[in-house]
Amino acid sequence: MSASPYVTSITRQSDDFPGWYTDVVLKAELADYSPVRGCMIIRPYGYAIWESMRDELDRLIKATGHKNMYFPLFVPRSLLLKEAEHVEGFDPQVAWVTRAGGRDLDEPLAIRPTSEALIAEGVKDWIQSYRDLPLLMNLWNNVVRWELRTRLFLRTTEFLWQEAHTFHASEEEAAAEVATGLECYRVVAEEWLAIPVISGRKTEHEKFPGAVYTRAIEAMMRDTKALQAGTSHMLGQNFSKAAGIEFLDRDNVRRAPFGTSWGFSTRMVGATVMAHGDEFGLVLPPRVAPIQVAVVPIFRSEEDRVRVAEAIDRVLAALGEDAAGRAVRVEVDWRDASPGFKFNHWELRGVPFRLEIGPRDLAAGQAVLVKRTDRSREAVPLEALPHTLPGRLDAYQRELFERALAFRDANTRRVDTYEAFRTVVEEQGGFILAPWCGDGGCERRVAEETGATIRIIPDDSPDEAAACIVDGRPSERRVLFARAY
RNA sequence: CGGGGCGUGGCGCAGCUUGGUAGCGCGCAUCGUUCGGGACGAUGAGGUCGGAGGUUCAAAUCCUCUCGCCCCGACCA
Repeated sequence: MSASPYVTSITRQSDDFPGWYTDVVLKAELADYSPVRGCMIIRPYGYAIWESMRDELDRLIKATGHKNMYFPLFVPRSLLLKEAEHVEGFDPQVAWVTRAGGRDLDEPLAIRPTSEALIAEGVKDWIQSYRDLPLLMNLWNNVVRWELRTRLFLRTTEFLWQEAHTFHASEEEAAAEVATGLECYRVVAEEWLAIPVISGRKTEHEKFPGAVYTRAIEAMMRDTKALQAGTSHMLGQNFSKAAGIEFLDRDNVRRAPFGTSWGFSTRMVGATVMAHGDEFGLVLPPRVAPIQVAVVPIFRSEEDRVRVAEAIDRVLAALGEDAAGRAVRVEVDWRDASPGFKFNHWELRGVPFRLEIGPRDLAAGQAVLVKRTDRSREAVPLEALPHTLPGRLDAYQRELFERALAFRDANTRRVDTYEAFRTVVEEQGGFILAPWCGDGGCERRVAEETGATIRIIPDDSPDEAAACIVDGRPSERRVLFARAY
């Protein structure tokens, strides 16, 4: 396949997954490289996918009582230094502004890698009483983290995301909030991106710097590697105390509020590509697909062109809204190119359905509907299209999720010895559920020797007494190991 | 930071060993013929060969320095 004559040919997914990913992102026009190392230009098609998931997540966040607001891009050095573990964790990744206005600044300004420090300082005066709590804020912005190795969408120096920040009077309430955030992410991942996720807790080593604990959702890509798809942090009183935030509680005692923060980024565009894509390119879940149906008119004569156009117009008019009031996103491809070219064009871009309408179809009062995933073709009467398409899109959405779930299950294995563990990691990959004693040394040894890390301690992992695969000490439950992005 | 590779129209490359004033495919533009799985022909636009310095009558090509990118390693929430 390396000698394919077409410019839009892509690396085979089965030969070289990372090469395939880069090809798809570039050639499906999701994004492009930028003049700045490690940064990317998000193109309209890629941005539209981001907007779909962003809009849904924004609805969920607002529905759970949070309000959007904005904090500045710059964090004064002194603020970033206040929470010791936080600054230590982020230090190598922070970009600094040291000069502005033609002279060196008295105090360097960090370009936010995340906003916890700035927010804790900013809300200090807003929280005086337990009546001011909970304080539920959400920010849509960009952050910068200086990365050594970058990948389009998956790990870029600058990325777009949402960061929620909340403050609560009790630890219990904050813990519930951590769960609320994670649930928003699960809904977007599973119901919109059709990516099944496993929720759980990060190990001490993998948690957010400055957090008491971190919860996350973890997904499997089509190369069986893991990708962290969203994190939610219990900050406890760490940032509150560092910033000196206190409120007067019901019992007239001054207390530091409990904080949480949670984030979801443009990385999920990359996750969607890697969770569903195939040898022909992107496969998009209908709910976030910028175009759900690509119409390819087929004609030779001008007379046919007019007749096809009229038929398409009638279908489009009827498709505007179905009985449930849902519009179907349709693009009619009138470009002066051959039908075959257009077929490949829209398949590369992952459009769920293609609709071919030509003279033969008009004679039969039908159109040919082709499904992206298996390229199956079906003749559908023109008058049936408006009411059949929404249901087919819903079914397609469910099929993608079921397919991804089956793939994940087929690549998840239970292992009880280190020998078996190493064999599975090397020869099969995927998710591995294995006993772990909870010791950081064992965790580190596995990472160094196999490249697999503890992705998560799953919430639904049942109590199960066993021996840690590394040192044989008692393990209470299985944890999820995998090689990860 | 260590090892290796690469910078030539938008993209992918040849040319460099053996200096002689830049070429191919795709893409792009116009016109015509085409159109149910990546059409074809004709014409045309587009490049100070990553940058600086040097050798030479003459440098994409040889020499020196420099910048950038990719891969491997190291480092990583």
